[in-house]
Amino acid sequence: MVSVLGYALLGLLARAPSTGYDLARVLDRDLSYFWSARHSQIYPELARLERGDHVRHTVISGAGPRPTKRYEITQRGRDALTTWLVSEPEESIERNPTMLRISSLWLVDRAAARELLDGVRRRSTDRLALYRRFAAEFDAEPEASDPSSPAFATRATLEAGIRSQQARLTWCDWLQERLETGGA
Amino acid sequence: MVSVLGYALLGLLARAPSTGYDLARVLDRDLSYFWSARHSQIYPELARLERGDHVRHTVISGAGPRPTKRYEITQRGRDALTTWLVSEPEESIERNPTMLRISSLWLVDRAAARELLDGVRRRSTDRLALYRRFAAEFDAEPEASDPSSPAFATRATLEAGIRSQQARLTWCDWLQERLETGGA
DNA sequence: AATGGCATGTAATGTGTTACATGATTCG
DNA sequence: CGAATCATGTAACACATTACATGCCATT
Repeated sequence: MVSVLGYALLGLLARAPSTGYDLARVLDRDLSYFWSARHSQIYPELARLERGDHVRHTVISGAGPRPTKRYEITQRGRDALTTWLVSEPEESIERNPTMLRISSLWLVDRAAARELLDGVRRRSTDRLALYRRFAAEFDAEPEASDPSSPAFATRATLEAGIRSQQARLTWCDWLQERLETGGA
Repeated sequence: MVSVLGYALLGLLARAPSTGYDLARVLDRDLSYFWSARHSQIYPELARLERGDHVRHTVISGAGPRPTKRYEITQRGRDALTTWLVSEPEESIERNPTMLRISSLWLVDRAAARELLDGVRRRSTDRLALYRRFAAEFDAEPEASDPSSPAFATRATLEAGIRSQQARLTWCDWLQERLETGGA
């Protein structure tokens, strides 16, 4: 049995063999927009995956007091990953602290509500700009339009991020309008 | 120190006094679209909130082997909640298994990709319909347009859900198009 | 009288974060 | 030679889910 984190690691290893350190870097930077993990979680998970014959490692030369391990995905790992891709989705447990705040918006006065909303808008604007910069980089490269290229998949997740932030921004406008004109 | 779950409970108790059982029901049904918790997490959290003087309980008559407790928010709890509302947001750790799958979409053939995408679209469509039904109910009631009413805040979170699902659906179309016309 | 919902709690386990620990290599 | 980065691991703690445990009350 492979955990969701396990599939995240397999997905990255399907793109390129990596050290645990590499994976931690990617999961804490690039991929962090829809999944994240610290190295303290990654190293044990790699060991588990190796016990299940989903990955294997070879020791390479490198820094550090311990041997540096280069992990690669096995055929069994690749099979497990592609099976999972089209399997029934785990019901995603949404945990959205922003919406949790909004659900108590009725408690505060108009000024505080506007302040909260401005914060949401600001962060959404920044995030959107970031995604757009990334997307522009991908669009400059031809692989991004080849469905069998990793760049294609990354570009697709970026597009989802862009559209999601755009939707949130128009929602901010909608709510602002309703706050200003609202009764009482 | 109050946890995010603590604020979720305070937010519900600010709307109406409830038993832990009530809160569990709401958190597992209505509120589950942006937060969730089981009763095994809620009962200890209520005890913690009571130790911090954020809620208090009175024993009421009811079913069960143990005394039934009706919790209500205290002034201190209300203050903590409204302070949190406009405080710096915790950087939300996104965990989106769907996008994680999409990021490995390049591994599978066009048929499997289409299948995955159809699943995403189907679930999004269902969710959108559900949100719209809820929203229509709120729109029939006048309190939903009063910013100081709980219904206003709930209606706002519903709108965010609606727009987010709409954005995901147009993203599905975008990706489908790209998959069909894509190179290689 | 049986079933289902109300109602509260604990235990065990799984998942994720923070902190502790170590030291080699590379670049300035 | 000093600082930053590479690199791997464990320990302690926090947060969350599943399973265990109990038994009253209302409806059929």
